[in-house]
Amino acid sequence: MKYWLMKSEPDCFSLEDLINSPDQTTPWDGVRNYQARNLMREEMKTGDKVLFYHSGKNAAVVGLAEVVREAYPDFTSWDPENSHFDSKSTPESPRWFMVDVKFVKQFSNPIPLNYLKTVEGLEGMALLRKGNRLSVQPVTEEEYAVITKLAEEM
DNA sequence: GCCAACGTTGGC
DNA sequence: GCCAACGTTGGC
Repeated sequence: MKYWLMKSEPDCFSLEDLINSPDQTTPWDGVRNYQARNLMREEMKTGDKVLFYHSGKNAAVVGLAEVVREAYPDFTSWDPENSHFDSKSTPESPRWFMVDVKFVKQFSNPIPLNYLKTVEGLEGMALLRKGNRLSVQPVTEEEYAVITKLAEEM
């Protein structure tokens, strides 16, 4: 069992959008970063736990999700109409992959990024490292435990 | 294979 | 809106 943090711009795809998705499940499409792709393709397994993070204004961990389908080709990558189209990716030779994630929980009080920075035990968290832009990040079991506990207390 | 230029992300 | 950090591209 592994733990992850997945970022999304709420204007693009928010936790509310996930809740309103069919079966409260969505393909995590549009990732066009090799490091993030490799994590999804090689590391993410069904049942892994996901912290759902909103970037931008009011950046915060807003809830929990779960991996329900392991990596498969991101079909938006060969759709010329799609904003994440990549001419080098084809159905025969897909370059980009995605997983499906399912809604688990919405925190009654999101945990803001600037609060996370003050929490003991999260000093080493990838999210808090300066300049980190990775949209799919590994989270340690300890970090996950600290954050989910915080969410219950807030 | 190096590196400058450029584009994007994302916090502030 | 600014800008630091980082990834990608392309000339050499």
